[in-house]
This record gives sequence, structure tokens and C-alpha cells, in this order.
Amino acid sequence: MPRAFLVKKANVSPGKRNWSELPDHERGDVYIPASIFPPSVLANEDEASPAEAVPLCLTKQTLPERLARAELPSCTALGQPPSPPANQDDVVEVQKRSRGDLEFVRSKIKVTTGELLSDPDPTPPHAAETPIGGTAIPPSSGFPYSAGRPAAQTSTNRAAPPYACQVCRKNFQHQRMLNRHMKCHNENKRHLCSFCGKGFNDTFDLKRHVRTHTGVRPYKCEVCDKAFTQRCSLESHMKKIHSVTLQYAYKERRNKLYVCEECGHTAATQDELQLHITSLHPDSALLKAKGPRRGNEGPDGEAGADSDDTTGSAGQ
DNA sequence: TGTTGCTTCGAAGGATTC
DNA sequence: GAATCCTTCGAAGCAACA
Repeated sequence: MPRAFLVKKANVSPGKRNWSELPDHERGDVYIPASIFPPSVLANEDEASPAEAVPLCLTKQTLPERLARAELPSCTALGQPPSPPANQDDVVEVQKRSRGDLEFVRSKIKVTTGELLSDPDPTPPHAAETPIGGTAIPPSSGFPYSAGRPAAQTSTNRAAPPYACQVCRKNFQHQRMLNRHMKCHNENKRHLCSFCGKGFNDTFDLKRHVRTHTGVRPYKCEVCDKAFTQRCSLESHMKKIHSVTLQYAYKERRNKLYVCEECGHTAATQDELQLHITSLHPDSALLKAKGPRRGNEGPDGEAGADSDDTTGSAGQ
């Protein structure tokens, strides 16, 4: 019996939900805890998606106990944006967490595929200089650094990707790649988790993170019915446990699986999901969030309300 | 204490939408 | 063309077990 099926101790770290407590038949392929989105929470959608609504960790009394326990220790740092890294070259993300009185630091050293200059200029990056290559980082983002400049204009690099990050000196082929990369250096995370307040640079990262609070597990192993929050987890499970390697064509896109976050119902198309929500959850804030993507919403988008982040594997 | 399986998340490449 | 979304890879950390 795979250990994955063993019930973990109840004393889980506060930063993680322990959906393994639940039998797989209850989680199903798309397990969603009941009442995970109290109406009081979903009602607040003026400026943010449901996932970006009022941080629940600030209103725990409105939550079911089990959800309240889902509060990540990062809540303790709400309103306290992380200090900028002492060394801007570090691609180390430090998450402060606390276990009761004990606070610990979880660090992640990201080894990216970004291309570093093979012969980096020994002179320090002129991050504060006027950008030459142009930057798309909006002033409102609070990002203090310039995005960079075309590396082709910098000295002796041969065939180097044209856009270089002035902070970490990585090179990118496209300006948009560089622009997005610069978010990594931005301490102001635009997309905040409504449950714990943790910020993310990308809407999809937020959506993916929210699943850890909601318990939505869109990826189901068809062999043992165990469900996972991320596809890579499923594929890893399939490979290690069942010795089944899911193979897809290069860049093949799986069929999308639209998940109703009210009840867990899955639909093959967005229209079908829309119909489902309209008929069964007419008061759902998710329904409102299904409006025009950029019609009346802020720059943050509505991603948190989207259930289309859940793409089913091809085998489903 | 080492191994294994799972969870979570950062980040880049590419596709899609606006 | 820019912004957003999706996919993918990889790493760190944890729990459970040998």
C-alpha cells in the first residue's frame, strides 16, 4: 500500500492543509471542501477576485474551524512587505513562517534556466540607471529597478539574447520575457491570497496556491483514485507508484477541465461550467467573476475565480 | 538516518486572449 | 503588441517508513 494513502498525523504544519486526512473517495477527482467559500467572503469582489478578496486570516471568525486552521504563518507578516533582498543577485526566496512561537525560514534556491552572461561584466549592474532597453514595469508597481537593456548593446557578448536583467544579469530573447522576469525582483506581489495573504507575481501561481486552501484536486489518478492539486504531482505519482509515464506530444495541451469551485462539478467547456453555475449557483460570486475578462476588473484580473486553471490530463 | 512519495511554489517558455 | 493564461521543470520541505 503506497504511503501516500496513509493518513498523516493530525498535527500538520500550520502552513499546509492536510487533505490526506480525507479518504480518497471523499476527495474524488476534484475534491472541494464544503463551504469553502463563505458568501461573506465571496461577496467582496469589488476590486479582487474571490481568491483575492478579504484575507480570511484576518476574519477567521467567519470561517469554519478547519479552514481557520489553514491559515498560513505568512499571515503574521500581513501588511509587512518583505524586505528587499540584501543581495539583488540572490534568487533566493525566503518565506518566513512560524509554528506557534517558533519562527523558521524556508528558503528556496531557484536554479533557473535563464541565461547568464558567459562573461559577465565585472562592473556592478547599474540598476538605478536610466533604462536603455525600455521597461514595462509600471511605476505603480513600486519596483525600484530598471528592467534592463538589450544585451546586444553591452560589449562583447556574442549572440547573447538581446534583453538583459540589470538585477541578476540574466538574458532573455524577448522584451516581454524580461518584463515578466522583473516581477521576480519586485517585492510587491500583485496577487494576494485571500486566505493567507501571501503574494504572488502571477495569477496562475495564486490560483494554484489557492487550491492548497480550498482542497481542490483536479488531477486524479485513474488507477487508484488519488487526486492531486497539480499535474506534475499526478504524473510523478503515476510514474513512481504505477510505473506509468504519461506521454504527450511535444507541447501537447491537455483538455481543459473546468471546475466549479462551489461544488466541485467538472465541465468540459467553459460554457458548460457557466451553465452549471447559472443554474445551480445563481448567487455565486464565481458567476459574476465569469464576466468579461477585462471589462470591469482591475489589472489583477479575475484569475482567482477562474476554475479553468484546472486542466485535466489527457486521460481523464 | 536515509529513502520515498507527496506538497508546494518559483520561474521560464509558449499559447491564448484582449 | 501587450497582458494573461497554461504548461512544464525543478527544488525545498515534510511525513512516514525501513
